[in-house]
Amino acid sequence: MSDTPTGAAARPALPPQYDPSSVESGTYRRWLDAGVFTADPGSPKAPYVIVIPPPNVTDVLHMGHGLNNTLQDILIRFERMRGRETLWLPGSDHAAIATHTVIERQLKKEGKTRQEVGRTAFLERVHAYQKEKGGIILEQLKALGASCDWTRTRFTLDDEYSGAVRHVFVTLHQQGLMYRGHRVIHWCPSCLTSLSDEEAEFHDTEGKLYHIRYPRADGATDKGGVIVATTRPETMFGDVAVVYHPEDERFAGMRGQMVEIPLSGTVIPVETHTAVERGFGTGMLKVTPAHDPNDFEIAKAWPGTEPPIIMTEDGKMSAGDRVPVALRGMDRFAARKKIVEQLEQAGLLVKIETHQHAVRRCYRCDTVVEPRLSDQWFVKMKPLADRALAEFRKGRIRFIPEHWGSVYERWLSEIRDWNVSRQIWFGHRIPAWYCPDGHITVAESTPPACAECGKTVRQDDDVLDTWFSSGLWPFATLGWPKKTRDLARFYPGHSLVTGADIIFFWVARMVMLGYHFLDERPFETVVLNGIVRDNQHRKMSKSLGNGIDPLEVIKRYGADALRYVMTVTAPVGTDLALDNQDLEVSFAPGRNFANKLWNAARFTLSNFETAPAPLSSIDPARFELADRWILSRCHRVIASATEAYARFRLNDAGTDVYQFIWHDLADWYLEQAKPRLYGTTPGGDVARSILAHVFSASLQLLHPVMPFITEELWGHFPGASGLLARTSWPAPDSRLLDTEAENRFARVQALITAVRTIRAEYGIEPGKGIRASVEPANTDALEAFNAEQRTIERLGKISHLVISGGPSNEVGTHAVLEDGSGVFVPLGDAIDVGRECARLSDELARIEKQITTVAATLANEKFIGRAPAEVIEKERARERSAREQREALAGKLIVLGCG
RNA sequence: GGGCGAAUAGCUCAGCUGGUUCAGAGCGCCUGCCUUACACGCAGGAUGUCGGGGGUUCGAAUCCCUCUUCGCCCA
Repeated sequence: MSDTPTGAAARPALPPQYDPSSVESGTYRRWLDAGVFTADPGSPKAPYVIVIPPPNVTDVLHMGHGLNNTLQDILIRFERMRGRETLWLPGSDHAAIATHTVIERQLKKEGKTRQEVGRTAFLERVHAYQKEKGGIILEQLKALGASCDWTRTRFTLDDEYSGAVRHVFVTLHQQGLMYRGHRVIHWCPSCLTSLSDEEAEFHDTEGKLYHIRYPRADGATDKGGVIVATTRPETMFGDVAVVYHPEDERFAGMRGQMVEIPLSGTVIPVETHTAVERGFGTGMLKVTPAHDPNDFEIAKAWPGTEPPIIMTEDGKMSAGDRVPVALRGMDRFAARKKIVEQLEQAGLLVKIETHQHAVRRCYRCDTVVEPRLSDQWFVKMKPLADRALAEFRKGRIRFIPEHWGSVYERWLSEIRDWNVSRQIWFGHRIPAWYCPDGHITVAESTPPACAECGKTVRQDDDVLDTWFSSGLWPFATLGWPKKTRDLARFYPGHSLVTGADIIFFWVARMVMLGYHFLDERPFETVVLNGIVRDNQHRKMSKSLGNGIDPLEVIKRYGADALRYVMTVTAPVGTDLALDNQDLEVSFAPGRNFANKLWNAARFTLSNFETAPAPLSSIDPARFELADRWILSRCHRVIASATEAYARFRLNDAGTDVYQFIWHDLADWYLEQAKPRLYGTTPGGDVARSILAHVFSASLQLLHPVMPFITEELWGHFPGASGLLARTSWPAPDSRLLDTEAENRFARVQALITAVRTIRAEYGIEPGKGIRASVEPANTDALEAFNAEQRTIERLGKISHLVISGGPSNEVGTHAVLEDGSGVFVPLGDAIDVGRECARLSDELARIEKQITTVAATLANEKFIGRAPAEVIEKERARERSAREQREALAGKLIVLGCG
């Protein structure tokens, strides 16, 4: 602001409507240029760190990201203003399987396979694709206002990060926690890779239970043999035995008999095993060790031959001896159908039952997973999980909402080893090398030769589960395993904001690895954001096409509007439903609020010529009732909003500030202050100082939720220096809390509202001044009305308000305020006395009822005996107020001459 | 089969430690207003078996039990 004698010229007037698009990118640029988001490891401030859940590098921003990142940004901006050295570390994830699938699909269109193209060429294509598509989402986050430290952006395939991944693998191997296991894993015949337990999701399915007769192999009788029940008859060619429970009387003595696998002629023994569940099916179980993890365990009882695998990797019946020629090469489900037909023809199909069971499907492509025996790398999880569990139970990790902690706890309690091998090419290649003699060399860099025998080695073809590398995110992004300054300063972190669906995949693993490698938690609070749904409560998804494009919303309504709506619509952790058909329904409230704030500021600023004097320089004796009231309200909101932010109750924080700005500041205080601002009454300097104070706090309190508009307005306030994003969070000043002023001003508001209601009810022309009188119930009311008489007259459009006038014999309408103060508006002939009497009688009846209830409560000895004194006092006050209202109403009925 | 969550106004949701913020907010709806910051606005108004039932308590939307419906997770 220029201090030229002429004054005015300085600032361009604000336009009457807030236009986010003309503000946002420039404001974001100013933050970047000033380095507001860049964390300084040399800062003496206590750090506050959030690592972003890295989106897939090829992703585009959707509403889920919008919500997730809005919440993170609110926390970061809040803590930054509260004086912490904040680091919000951004980055992206290479999403191995997802990207792999895309490239393979491209190749398929060109009529090629990745094997034809070769590993090197394939990876070149992947990297080209990621370069083309990659990083867009991080750019999009800027439109949202995300205050990430872009100087520290990381990618899980960066050289340094990859080094950390190898280091973890090697270290775990040295510690005996990473091993090569031979067992049945989940295999996706479509993605052609193994999956972890978490990636093979259960889906309840109505299947069939086939009861199949396995005839006796000695050919003694046609009817002999055993009946097994299975949901997957196509696996029977991989059977190595049938088993029953040793104590199952039904099959007593059958052990040792030989039976024949139908359609194949393979002969297998009847065995016993205590793992058999007698109540399931027929009690006789077929054992297919290579295609069922439980069967694999059972088959360990009779070691020796390698279990037969009877399917190809892509889910077709294999060409092995055990599979009948007619079925070889047939898809597993087609084969199932065919087998059932053939069994029926052979008279070996006893019956088919419908059967509800949970079928595992690939979480990426939804293909039914095929259990398959193979060699994979596993992480031994128990030791890692124990620590993560113990620390959680000590309260070192907490969840918001709290109940998600039990999900974390249960998963860790039932932890199983983690298959981290993926049979794809894109990702972190497993740092293990094999020599022709079968020795394994595990090393961080390519070994020249086998560590044991010196022969040439060949690296494992597989890559690591992407989640394995994500698990290192909180520390690998800070340079670990190097002892960097960032690592020393910014680990451990503080909050993690993510979806509950990846508590196992990601959150728990970060905790385990964080404790294991750094002996400290990666974060203390896990904030779970809800799911964004459409107006039919369906999850927004690409496949349903019911998504809302956040960038479209930002374009039309502004980033602040988007953020506000997502913050305030539901508490953290609750799903939020947004109308995807009509963006106006969902986002207009945010835009409208921004515009309201804009205009309140515009009006205020138009009344500032120079920076108002600081509030502290104003003699409190010059404060009007409304001044004391708004200051008190303001400092109450500072306290409540601060607490709400700190407790992650962001919806409460947003609502509190909204209510204050719109309904206290704009609706009442600005209206009250207008005469002073216009100079028609003295005290303009006081009102301006108060407005500057209150606005400053409002913009600060709202900034975490609506950063753009608040920053923009901040820059327009004279005297404001620097960026709002960098200011210190306002502190509540208890000396400004003024309960008396709040109570008194509430009486003033009640009186104005009562007069307005009368005007509306009697259809009095909006511009027409009326006379009114008020009979204060007590001295507090009297003083309040006296103090704000001009306000009451102006806002109630009363030409003259008589306070404590004697009884009037005019015809008019009466009202009684909650404190018992009586209001009278003379209306002459406009009034229908009968109707008026009825209205007041109804009111009186309502009050009488209230009195009865309260009196009964107060007469209850148990209540008096047991309720706390303050509650009793509240009830007494309620009774007093009701009696005062009754008295006033009764008086009015008499005045009106009601029967 | 086990566990978790939800059910409050037409819609989306608050209501935290049981008690005047207890029945709320926003949207929508009705009435009247372009009142000189804002019609993206102002003023006023209507709307509820707090899912059903039982219990604890002086007092329950809130705590306990139970049932119903919906959703999620785990096996």
